[in-house]
Amino acid sequence: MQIEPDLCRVEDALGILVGKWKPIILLHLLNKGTTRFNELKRIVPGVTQRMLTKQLRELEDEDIIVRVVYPQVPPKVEYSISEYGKSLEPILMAMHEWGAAHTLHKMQLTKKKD
Amino acid sequence: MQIEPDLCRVEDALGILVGKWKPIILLHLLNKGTTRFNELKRIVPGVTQRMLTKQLRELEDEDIIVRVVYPQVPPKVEYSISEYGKSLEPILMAMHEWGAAHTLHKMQLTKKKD
DNA sequence: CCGCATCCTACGGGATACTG
DNA sequence: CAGTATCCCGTAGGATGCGG
Repeated sequence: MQIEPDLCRVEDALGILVGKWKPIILLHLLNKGTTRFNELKRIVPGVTQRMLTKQLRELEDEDIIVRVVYPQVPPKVEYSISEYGKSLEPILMAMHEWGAAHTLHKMQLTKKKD
Repeated sequence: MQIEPDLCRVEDALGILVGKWKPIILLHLLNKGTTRFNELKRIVPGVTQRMLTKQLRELEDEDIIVRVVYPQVPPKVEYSISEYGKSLEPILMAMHEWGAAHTLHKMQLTKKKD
């Protein structure tokens, strides 16, 4: 296994996932499917409209999510995971499992600092 | 599956992996085992001493890598993956596989922008 | 050989207000 | 409802130099 090509690939995936609200957005879209903007805003805890829009745009630019605008008043915009985006699920799951398995270890670490 | 607890866990893993040089450092230590500071510096392309030290310290603080100092002149410091750190391998591998599988997709995206 | 101290910059993230 | 437009701040990352 060569190092440098691997680095690039790992960083590509990382680059897409990194962003304060991206994991929760993706997790929600993966679990619950198509979601409207305001519903996402309610679900993502404490996010501002500006930030939510920004994160969604970035994911859309990467072709991870799909944005559908219904030309009506009041506006309606729906977001969903793209086929491409679905391929990220194993990574998200690997992280989820890791986090679940190591919650204990983390608690032990914080304990040391007392 | 609940959303919010999952978020935390995903972000914990993400938090550890994020850092400009962390993936390549971890990949190297996972593949090649124990490595001296200067060797890492040669291997990680374009990293400065300050940044390499910083990233290594952060990984050490998270208990992902182990730092061994040999009290001699000139100094010798060796870094290796901890047992805990090894548990990150599935995540790194998931990202690697994803990146490898989607190199094509990425090339098609850049093509669109022409 | 390994690392710290200092100083600097760019950018991710945020608060707030306005609009089709 | 679903966004932009401004202004602001902290911190990750970097350049450079000294020191045990």
